[in-house]
Amino acid sequence: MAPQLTARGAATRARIVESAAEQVLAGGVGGTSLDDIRADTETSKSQLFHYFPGGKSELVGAIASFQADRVLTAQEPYLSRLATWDDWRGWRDAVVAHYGSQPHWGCPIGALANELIGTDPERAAEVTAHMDHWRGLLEAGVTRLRDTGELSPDADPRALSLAVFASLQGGLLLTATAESIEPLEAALDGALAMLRAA
Amino acid sequence: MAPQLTARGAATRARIVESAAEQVLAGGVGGTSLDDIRADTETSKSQLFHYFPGGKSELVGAIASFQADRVLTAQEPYLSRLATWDDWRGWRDAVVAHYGSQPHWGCPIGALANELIGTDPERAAEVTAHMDHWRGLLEAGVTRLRDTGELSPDADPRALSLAVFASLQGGLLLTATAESIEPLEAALDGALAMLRAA
DNA sequence: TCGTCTTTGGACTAACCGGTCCAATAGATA
DNA sequence: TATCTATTGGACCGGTTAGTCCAAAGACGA
Repeated sequence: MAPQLTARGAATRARIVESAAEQVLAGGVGGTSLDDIRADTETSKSQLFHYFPGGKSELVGAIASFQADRVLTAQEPYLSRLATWDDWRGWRDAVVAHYGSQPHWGCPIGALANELIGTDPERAAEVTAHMDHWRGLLEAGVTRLRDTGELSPDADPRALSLAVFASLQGGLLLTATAESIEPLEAALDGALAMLRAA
Repeated sequence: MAPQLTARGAATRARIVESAAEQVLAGGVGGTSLDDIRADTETSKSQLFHYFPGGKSELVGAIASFQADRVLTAQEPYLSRLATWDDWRGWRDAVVAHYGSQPHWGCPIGALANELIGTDPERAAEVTAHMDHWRGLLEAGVTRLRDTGELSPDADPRALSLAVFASLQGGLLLTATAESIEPLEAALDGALAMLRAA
């Protein structure tokens, strides 16, 4: 699909994705034009289509992968472990710290998925897959908790992970509307309390 | 701002808002053009600007009010009461029933707020106010629960209402990405479990 | 019936946007 | 050096969009 890249080409491509990711996070897909991206990255129109032959939609897909990677990395090493209550606590703190330090509020993945559903369903499915992968890691953690006896044996890891992930995404949405980290903290504290009660 | 309306005018205006609300829910603000709305309501461009002199942004504001009203109404009589666990259970069921019966997934208010933050901050603040009103009703319910001794005296109604509301909004977001009611049910069950644990 | 205000129709515009295309340049390889 | 490919610049285009404008039609009270 994409042509073979030299080191310079890869750098340009990365520069485009990174800048575009930031702009899209701030203004949404609809609020960010290719010309905005072109201006901010000091590239030309032909470069955009050289590196992303599929146009804006393909670029958005690349942004999603980039952001998914960044967000998941920020939750490590806790996210992959999540075997003890301490791990969960550490995870909560890592999430709060990460999103609190970002230049813009909200979740780069969740907001993207939300917007794309209505305008680019195929790309939305791709973003949704990233979200489901993320939730899957939480489900693995819940399962570990159950298998070590911290949770009732008849706890439902899938349902619980959905609930935790919903709290996270909802907290991030409210974080964006309220321009404050408070809702995310309250949401995650609530999610952990729910887990402990299970 | 808006001219004086006769009965016919009010009916036309309502028709525009209702149809536009549905289209925006399905395709987002960016995915819905004034021409789409004009076509679906069999009106003319001048009518759109006659009833919404502020243009698309003002129409979006009217849509938000319309949807807020519809969504809050669907949660009655539970939402205004929320004094016993039965009320909360009834509320949960009413929410699930309402969103499960809608022609499109997701929350008409949350998704709107999410999109507007990046493109129309002033209008986003208006939508956020609707959300905060909604959350305030939940907070009142939590307070009632605490005052009747169902909750620990040192429970924090604001934090708990934020957590419940985040679960709700996150559940609705996942409902839209997964095209299934399951995440909303899991999220609300989790939120109620969290409340009981408090 | 007359006059006024509301309602409606639809042509028009200016800006924007995603995408195409062609030509020039830089860099790697042989 | 010669050549092939990757990279870059930027003009250009067709379609779409929000918004404007003017005039006609309808409603209703005096």
